Amino acid sequence: MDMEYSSTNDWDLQAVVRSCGGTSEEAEAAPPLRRLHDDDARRPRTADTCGGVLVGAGHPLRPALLRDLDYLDLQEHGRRLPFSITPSSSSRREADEAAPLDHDVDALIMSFPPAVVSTSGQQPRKQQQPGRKPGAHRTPRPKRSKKSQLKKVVCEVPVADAGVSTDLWAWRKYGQKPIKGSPYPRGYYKCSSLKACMARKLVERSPAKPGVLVVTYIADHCHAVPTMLNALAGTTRQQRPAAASPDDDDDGLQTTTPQSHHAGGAASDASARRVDDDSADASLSSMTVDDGGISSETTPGCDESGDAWQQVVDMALDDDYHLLGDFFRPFDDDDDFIDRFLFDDGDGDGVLERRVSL
DNA sequence: CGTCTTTGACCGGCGC
DNA sequence: GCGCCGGTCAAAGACG
Repeated sequence: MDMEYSSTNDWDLQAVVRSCGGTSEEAEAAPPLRRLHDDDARRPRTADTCGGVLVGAGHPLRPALLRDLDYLDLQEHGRRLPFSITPSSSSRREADEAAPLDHDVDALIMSFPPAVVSTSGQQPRKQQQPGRKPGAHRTPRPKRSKKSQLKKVVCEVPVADAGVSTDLWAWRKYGQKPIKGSPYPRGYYKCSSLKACMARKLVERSPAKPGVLVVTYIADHCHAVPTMLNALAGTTRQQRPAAASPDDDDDGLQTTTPQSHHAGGAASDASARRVDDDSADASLSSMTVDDGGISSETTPGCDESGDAWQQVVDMALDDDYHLLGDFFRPFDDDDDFIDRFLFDDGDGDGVLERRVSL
């Protein structure tokens, strides 16, 4: 086996895939909120955060809460948003090089504080002979042309956070490829909660920033955040560690396991624990939203649901997470703005009921 | 038993 | 048209 590839395989993508928030199709499910000033989106943005690092935040801003950013008038309130914003880019690599300029707005970079590193043990990888047999039948795939039009969200995650940073979604790795020009392979993940869900996740190390992982979300989830047992069955097992290698630890990536996680909640079953782990931390260093000016798609066959948001909100309101509180804190003096975050489904109890629309 | 990761093969887009 | 490359498939085996 190729030595370079072998060594790069050692870094734990599994630990990474739970580190960033995904995008959501629920934007279409909920009533869109009005944009305050359409022309505001054209204003130059100010980078009043500290060089891409979240200012004064004790808790991460869960990416899931940042869905539907299209609805948020970022320019109007940009000075108060707890994340920095960078110009749009059509690709991840461009995003890496992007600088805060007065470009049109279709990309966001949000920053979060670092997280605790998981320190689970690793086992020697067993020998195996995977791979498809020669001549195996392949079912025709849909044309790829559509994929270039899917919404992309690019996140930059500190490597050290990869072990515990999580999002609400369950991901399954379906491939890994060495990328030309990069010493690190790219891992390919798809949403494992629902087969019809087209959400994808690409995870790779940034060649320019060795300490940063680049997580690219493609397409949106078309279902609720998985919380039921079936949806997460088998997802809590420890990833099979790579063969012993000196590189195992140099990037800080660790296998994420229920046992190795910090206390994430009172859930007793493995699946619930997984969700709690996912919700316990989110430590993106940055996130870039790039839909290329094309609105996100709704995956056929997927039902829409607000339950995901309910769960997000429930967790956010939980004292263990304080996510929503921190998320809203910068806007406390702006009741009108807060109103735009609160969605009333008709109960009139004044509580954020289904989702947060930005 | 269901779902996971691993990883070589296969496929299609794109540049030349 | 050809080759490169990225993205996906799917078999095999591991895990809980």
